[in-house]
Amino acid sequence: MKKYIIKNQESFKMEDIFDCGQCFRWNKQEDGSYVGVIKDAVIKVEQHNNQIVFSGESDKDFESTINYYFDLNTNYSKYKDKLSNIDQYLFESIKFGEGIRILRQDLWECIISFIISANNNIPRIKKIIERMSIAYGEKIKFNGAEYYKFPTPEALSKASVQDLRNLGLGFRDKRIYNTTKMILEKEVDLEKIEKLENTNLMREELLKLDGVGPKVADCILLFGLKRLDVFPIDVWVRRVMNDLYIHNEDEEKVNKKELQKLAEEKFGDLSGLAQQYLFYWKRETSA
DNA sequence: ACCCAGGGTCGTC
DNA sequence: GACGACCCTGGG
Repeated sequence: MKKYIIKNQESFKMEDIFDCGQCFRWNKQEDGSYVGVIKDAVIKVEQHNNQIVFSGESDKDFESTINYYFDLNTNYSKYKDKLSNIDQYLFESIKFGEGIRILRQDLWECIISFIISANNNIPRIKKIIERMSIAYGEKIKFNGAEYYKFPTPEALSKASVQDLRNLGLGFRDKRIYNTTKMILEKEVDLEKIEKLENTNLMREELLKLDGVGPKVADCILLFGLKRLDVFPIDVWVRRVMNDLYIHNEDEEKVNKKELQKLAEEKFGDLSGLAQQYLFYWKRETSA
């Protein structure tokens, strides 16, 4: 078992990071810790006082895997100061989710996960991804229990449309099937996308994939490619933006372009981060 | 029991 | 550009 301990890490609260809706493979344990599978590693996170304890198993270097995934070299205090000064809502939402960090998730996993997220709810999305990993992912043991890595494109391409349907994917089965093939055959080349500088060029490539529309593409850009300036608009964001800034009686009539423009004006190059604070705040406090 | 919404996208008009 | 259809599941 590998272990990595850090102290006095700024902007890091397990609940905020794992429950703010950016990731689907972390599960809270009865003792309050979180266990998740990322890339080639299974990791348990515990946090008390000023200390964070990571333990687990990994094929590659444990510390660098964690440093990269949790983006520990990025200082969020600066971001939060900037956003908090915009208005009272941002101030409030950041106070609520002060421990949020945007994770650096694997691009391929992110693509599949957010295709599954279409017209779906988070508990079901998590279950589907778990079943998919058990069926097609590699086993990794930790603490006497068995975990499963997210399947590679090669492994997932072995699944037929019907196999995917049986995992509970519903109408998303064909989308996953087609997208997996497109990525495997490099019709859309993920390595090339990661090297692109221009966000719009990245988005253009992602939109070629079956099941990837504007919202899913923006989530992939934000969570899989760390483009903090993109602003994914879903029902919750539409809701919170309308409640706070637009006050349209019919929330569904709120124009998407109008929202994009508003976000750009207000939040600028930190739109994606602002979205995450607002989304988390709204979702957790309106239930 | 029934209805509805859930981090939308796709095909069709 | 609008509009409905779409698998499935949990909660009212």
